[in-house]
Amino acid sequence: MAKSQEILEQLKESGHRFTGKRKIVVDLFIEYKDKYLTAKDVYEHVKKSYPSISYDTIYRTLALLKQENLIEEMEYGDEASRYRLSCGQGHHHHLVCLGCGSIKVVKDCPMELINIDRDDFTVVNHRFEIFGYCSTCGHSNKS
Amino acid sequence: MAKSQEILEQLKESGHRFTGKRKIVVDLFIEYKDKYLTAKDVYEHVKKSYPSISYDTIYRTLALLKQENLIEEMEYGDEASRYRLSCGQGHHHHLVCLGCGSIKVVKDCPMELINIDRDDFTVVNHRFEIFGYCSTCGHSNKS
DNA sequence: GCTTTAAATCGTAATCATTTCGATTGACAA
DNA sequence: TTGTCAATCGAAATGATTACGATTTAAAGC
Repeated sequence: MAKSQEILEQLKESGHRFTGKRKIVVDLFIEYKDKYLTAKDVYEHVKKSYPSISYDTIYRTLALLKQENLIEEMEYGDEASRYRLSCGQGHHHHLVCLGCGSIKVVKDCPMELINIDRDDFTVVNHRFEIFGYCSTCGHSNKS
Repeated sequence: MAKSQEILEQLKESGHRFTGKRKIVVDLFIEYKDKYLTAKDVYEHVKKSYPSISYDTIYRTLALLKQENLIEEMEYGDEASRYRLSCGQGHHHHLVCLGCGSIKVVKDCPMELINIDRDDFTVVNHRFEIFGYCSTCGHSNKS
């Protein structure tokens, strides 16, 4: 609650408005702070309080929160994008549970460990994610 | 041509048919063996020879070739999936040029360099790709 | 070569996530 | 309290991909 207030203040400072819908979205991410949620998850949740909520609002809110570095986006295969509360400013990677969507942070970055010829290639971005099952979800459903 | 023949023979051995459309698709991947192509690229190309080609055929052909490990699929952001000729049996990663779609192979795998607690997490998969611009495309269009 | 038949293909519609848009509402600065 | 523009709504559009009933065709067997 204090936390969501803080986040919404931050939005306000960067020239955006404080709305009830945004508060609900932020609260949801805080509640599930160690999980990835889909746009649909968020939509269904907000719908409980605002039955007339539109996907337009959901996607713009997600884009805004992402742009403000308050949430992170992740894609896996051709499934819908998933979002979670930003876990901090430092660069990091994730262990993503395919069962429950929970994540663990990996601090090591392969870009610092790997050797590539940067004269031959200008790196602008990289992607590194590890998928599997957390201890709760066990060893099931191997793919 | 010898190569495409070889690939189509391999398909045949696993119980699939040799069709003119499949040959054209395979030839295309051989011609652009160092680039990623979208389903649409493939569709447009086949359309030249078979104007009535359907996307159904393109996607099933891509799925078949992928299933037979003849091509590899890659996704970047919310753009369309891209495909390229399989570069071999060994595990590897890619430098992907955001300009022209060409790729370079990286033999090092971060999973061998990084330290994670495998008692706490059962790894089933990982993803590691480096995006940027090749020497031909230069340093432009940073994102 | 001719028949057979299941795989492959066609044409088109459906699906699903996401985006767009004109009209309306509402937050908040003055 | 009011004016303005961001935010939202409702609904349709988009773009990639998939699905499906009808038709065609590769290739195995005669």
